Amino acid sequence: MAISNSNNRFSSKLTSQCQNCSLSALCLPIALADEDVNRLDQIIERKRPLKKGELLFHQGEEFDSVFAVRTGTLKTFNITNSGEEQITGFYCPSELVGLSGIDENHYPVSAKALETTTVCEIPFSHLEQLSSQIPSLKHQLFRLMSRKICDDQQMMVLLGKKNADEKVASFLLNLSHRFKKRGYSATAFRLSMSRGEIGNYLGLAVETVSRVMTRFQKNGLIDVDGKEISIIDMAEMEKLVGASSECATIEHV
Amino acid sequence: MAISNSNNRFSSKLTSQCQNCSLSALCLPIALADEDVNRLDQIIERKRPLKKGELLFHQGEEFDSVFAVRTGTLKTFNITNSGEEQITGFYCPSELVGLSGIDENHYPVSAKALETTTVCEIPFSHLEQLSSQIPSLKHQLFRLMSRKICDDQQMMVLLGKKNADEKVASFLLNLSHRFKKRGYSATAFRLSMSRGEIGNYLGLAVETVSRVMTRFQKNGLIDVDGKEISIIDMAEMEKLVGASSECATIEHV
DNA sequence: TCCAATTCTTGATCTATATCAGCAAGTGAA
DNA sequence: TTCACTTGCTGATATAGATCAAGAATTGGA
Repeated sequence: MAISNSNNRFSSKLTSQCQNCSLSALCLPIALADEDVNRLDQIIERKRPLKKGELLFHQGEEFDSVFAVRTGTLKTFNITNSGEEQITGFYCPSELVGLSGIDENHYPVSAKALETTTVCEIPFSHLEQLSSQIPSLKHQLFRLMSRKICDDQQMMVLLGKKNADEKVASFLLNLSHRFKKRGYSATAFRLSMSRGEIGNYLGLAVETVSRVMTRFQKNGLIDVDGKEISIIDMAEMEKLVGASSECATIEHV
Repeated sequence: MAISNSNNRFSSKLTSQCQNCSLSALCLPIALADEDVNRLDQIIERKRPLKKGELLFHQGEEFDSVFAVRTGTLKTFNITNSGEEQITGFYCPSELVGLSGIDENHYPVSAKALETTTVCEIPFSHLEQLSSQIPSLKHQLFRLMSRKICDDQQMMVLLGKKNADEKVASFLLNLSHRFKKRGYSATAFRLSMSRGEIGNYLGLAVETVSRVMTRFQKNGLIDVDGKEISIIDMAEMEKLVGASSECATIEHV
């Protein structure tokens, strides 16, 4: 509900932007009463688009909002003590960034646009207040945070137990699920992140990502054309990942 | 506030158990009004102790409560498709288990006692209701979940980027911080988990854990006597971990 | 449209850690 | 106390994936 496709927030005082937004069912997946949607809509700020490479917020900065991605993609990352970047997540439209900042009142990661990206800014203090008045909104917030915990733990399993093939297959299928959920093709999509960023995220060297993808292509599992990916043999890919148990098959959001 | 050291929940109608609990400041680290503590206290059920190896809940089971560890230790784990166990966390007294179940209304992991363990059961629906009436309680819940997200992401960094030495050092210092927080020694403590469980959690083979610890001992970093660990050279250990940036130095809870 | 800078791919080599194996030390049941 | 079983330690070897290197393909700015 925190997302709108229309750019002019003053286009109408009567119908909220959230209400018209094609992503609303995913963003905060709630059945809110119309009146409640409007109340939510009113606390949301639409920001100017971020250009590729721009930061939405940076590690250490004071926390005050969570953000729903409207279009484009973001990555979140830490700078480790040794100065390397460690990517902790990618965020597609309808997904919520910034929840990890609530605890310490500072963002523990930076968020950077991988391409031109628009977001809805949701000031957290307002959201929290509103959630007191709208129990179903509060419940959805708990659910979203719980899902994030669940997803991150799946990621821990991936990093701790899977080999390179399984990691790359999991990554591609995870993206596939997320695209499908938003009504896009589950079998053909464009990667907005570089091989290097994929490797960084999965705990692999760039070269390994490249080799695995090439091999997947040779074996007829996928088709790769630069950043364009087609999944050819979904069944085999799923077998590779292992029809994993928990957290509803690793679907983020 | 969800924890009490006293065993008899009917010892007094006037003073809540939570109020007398030495862990209360950590469990749900809140400054609740006395009256509110009592309201919270009333929804909490003290369960009979779990024996070593007993499950608190199991993967797939319907979610209805979160649990605060009062004494002892728990581990949470997935069974992966290939039948292996993947440990996703260890829980010490004052820490909250089960938050990942909120989203799907089923626990995505199992929780097992590593030793005799007592917990306070907090029915989530009650907690959620109560949180509507006590804003600071709601805020603390958001904070706790946010911290969990933060901690898990630190764990992702550990699994993705660190070598065996750094993993083991991080693990030991993390435990050290958690013991310290509860008023125990930060430099001498007992591991309640086996080497195998440590390795599983850190994405290492048992043998590697064993070898790293032996080497740490040889180099005068720690002293190991079975499950008893003393940290001798805290500075050097911290250097190994890298005075890591984010999430307030990886302290869980 | 061209050039410089990235990003990607592929091959050759190296290495950290897994795996295998055998023994020692605990632990618990009878 | 003994026996069976688990847990921990250490050495030898194997290997997945990292690292190094170099060329090809993209990308983006002027």
